[in-house]
Order: sequence, then structure tokens, then C-alpha cells
Amino acid sequence: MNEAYDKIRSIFQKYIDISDEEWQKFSSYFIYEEYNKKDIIRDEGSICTYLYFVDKGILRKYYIDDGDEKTFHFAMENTFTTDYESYLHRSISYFVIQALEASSIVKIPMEALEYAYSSMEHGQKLGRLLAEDYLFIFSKKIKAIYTKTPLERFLSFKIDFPDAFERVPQHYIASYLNISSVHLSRLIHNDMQKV
Amino acid sequence: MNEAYDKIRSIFQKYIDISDEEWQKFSSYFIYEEYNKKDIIRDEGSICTYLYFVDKGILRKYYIDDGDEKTFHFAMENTFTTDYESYLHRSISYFVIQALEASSIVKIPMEALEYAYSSMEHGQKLGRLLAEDYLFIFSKKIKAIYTKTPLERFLSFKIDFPDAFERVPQHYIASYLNISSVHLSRLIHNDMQKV
DNA sequence: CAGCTGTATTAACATTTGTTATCGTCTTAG
DNA sequence: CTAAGACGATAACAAATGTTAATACAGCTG
Repeated sequence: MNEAYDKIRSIFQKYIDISDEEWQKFSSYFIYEEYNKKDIIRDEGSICTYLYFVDKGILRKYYIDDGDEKTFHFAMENTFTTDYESYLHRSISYFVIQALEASSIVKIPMEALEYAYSSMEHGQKLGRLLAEDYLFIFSKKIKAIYTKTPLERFLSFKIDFPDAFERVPQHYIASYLNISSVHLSRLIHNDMQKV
Repeated sequence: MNEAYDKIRSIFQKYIDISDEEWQKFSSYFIYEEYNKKDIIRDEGSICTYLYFVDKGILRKYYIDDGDEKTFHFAMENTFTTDYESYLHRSISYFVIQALEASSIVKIPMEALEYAYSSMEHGQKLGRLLAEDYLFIFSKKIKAIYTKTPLERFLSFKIDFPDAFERVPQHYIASYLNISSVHLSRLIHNDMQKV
């Protein structure tokens, strides 16, 4: 638990300076939790009030669209995830976040960020840099959809998430790539050789 | 020109307080320019050093992928556009920004934002909120691609850009929707009635 | 241990979407 | 004013992708 908090501090320190007093107050909001495989960490239909840090395990963020699940993101170890719009605009979130393995999670509540924005010397800068990082993830995803074939997107996925292919059920990856599970299976078995 | 600067100020004032002295210094970096229809405002292959504000006209932001143009965004009047990653990371940009009509543009150079971040009281907050707004645009675009059919995306497009359909060549809209121009034409003439 | 559930593969078929080509109209440059 | 080019509609065809169903296998659970 304390190691997880330290990891978060060192990530944030890459962005801004944080004094010990500021960190003590900021991290006092944190909530450490452990989940089992397949546990739902947050369900749809409410405001997403936490930023989730993955200490151990993998999280899947998905959306239920007309009955079937659309996987938007895999949050690997030492990364963050949340429904950023819901978190920032206090709007209802339709995303579900689920643990795909036994996972250790640090939940950072909105109050912590509010404290950072209002009272930490470089809190606004931290918020800006987090938003910018998030933006780049989204931007990369859009570019991939616009300019790459499903096979190319799959190859990029293996580079971006090197161990996810072994740890994540294949049909979730298909959903992440926005193709059917049958199609992904065909790509892997019929089309990969040609590359 | 001064009306354009005032518009920008009033947009930014919705986010943060800006003193007259701050605004004077900040806006002294601005560059006002006018373009003809089809003019290239910025070409690919260099760092994107400006944030562009559309005072009049429409801009198209696109990417040349394997010979054909992929339209990522239409910047309508009173909105901003740029290659945000390139702008922030000082990386080479492969986006082209073009005027689709005779357009009046305000170019906000990186130096202006640097001044804001370092010297304006709420400059970091402004940066955070701009990044967040940009993020929401991207997020909406991704959700649309994941959960909507091309026809549904077209209908959303007409809501999001009410007058773009009359002002923008249809094949650019098809490209924005990530479908071929032939397919968009089919949707409009064959499938729209069914809705 | 037995049965159940979740998962991946494969085949057959259906649907969606793209490509190419042609034509008519409109716009634009000279 | 006129010729060239840009644009959109349409048809015919091709390719990509989805759907359904059957099967096999692994891992979990009682």
C-alpha cells in the first residue's frame, strides 16, 4: 500500500514539485483496495468520482452498447484510468471498470484533485499535464482508427501493451480494436504470416 | 481584428480571470491573418507552433495517409484548432490546416501560452481547461466511432456542425466520418428515409 | 471426478463498405 | 465566354467485416 502511494508520488513528481506537507494532505484522500478477478470496480450509471491507479493487475474499461460490451481501454500496472469527462464534469458515466486479474488499486477521489487545484502550489499544472497525457492517448487511438487497418491496429496493440495479449481474453482485445472476435481470430491465424 | 481579439478574451474569461495588463501582454503575441478559399494555413512536416482561432470562415484539419486525405476536424467560427500534440511536445506535425472558405484567423503562438503558464495568475488553469475541452472533443469522436454506424455518425455530425453540411464539400464530410464519398452519398439518398 | 462455463477456432453465409468508372452539373480560372 | 476541373449521383463489382453455428478444449466449481 505505501509502496503504491510512493509510486504515484514519483509519477506525479515527474510533472511537478510536491512538498512533503502537500503530499501528506493530498495522499490522505487516497483509498487502497484489492479486487478479485472479474470484480466490477465501478458500475455504470453514476458519476465517476475516482481516478484509479493500477498498482497490480489489469483493469478493463468498457461501455455497454445495445447489449454488447465495447472495450475502450486496458489500464495496465502503474497507469491510471477513469471516465475523465464524468470525473471532471460530474456527469453520469456509462463506463464500467472491471478487474481482469486479482488487482491492487489506489482510488484518488475528486476531493484530492480539488485540494490540489486550490491549495497545492503546482496543482493546476499537474491537472494540465494529466489532461494533456490523457489527450495523447485519445489522439493516438483516433489516428489508429482513421489510418490503420484492423491488422495494423492489432500489431500496434501488441507494441503498446506488450503483455496484454497473454493476460487478456482475446475477445476483449477484438472489442478494443473495434472488430468482432471472429475477425480477430482470422487475422491472427490467416493474415499474420503475410506481414 | 480587435473584435476577434475581444471574442477570444471573452471565451478565455469564461475559464479564468484575466487582468487588463495580463491580457495586453498575452494578446500582443497574437497574429491576425486573412486567407482565401482553399489556402493552406499550415502545411505538414514542421512543428505546429500556433493555436488557430477561427474568427470567420471554416478550417479543415487533415492528414495525408498513403496518398489520400483524412479529415480529422472542421473548425467552425469562434472555435480553436491546432495539432495539440505537436504544439505541446514540439514534435513534427503531419497535419495540414486549410481554409475551406475565405477566412479570418487569429494565430496564437506558443510564446503566448508560455507567457500564460509562467506569468499569468491563472495561466496553468487556463491550460488545464483548454486541454480538458480538447479531450472531450476527442472522447466524443472515439465514442461515436465505437458505438455508432456511419449513418448515425452522419446524423450526429449534422447536429454537431449544423451549417457545415451546406458549407463543406460532401467528400470531406465522408472523410471526417471515416467512410468513402460514395458510401456517404448512398446513405444520404438511400438510407436517410428509413430513419 | 464430472459437468459447466468461458473461450478460441473454423466454416458458411450475409451484410457492409470500398473501388472503379461514367455521367451530368456546377464552379472557376484564364 | 469558354474550357478545365471539381463535385456528387449512380451502377457494377470487389473486398472487408460481421453473424451464426458447430466444435474443441481448458479451467473452474460443486
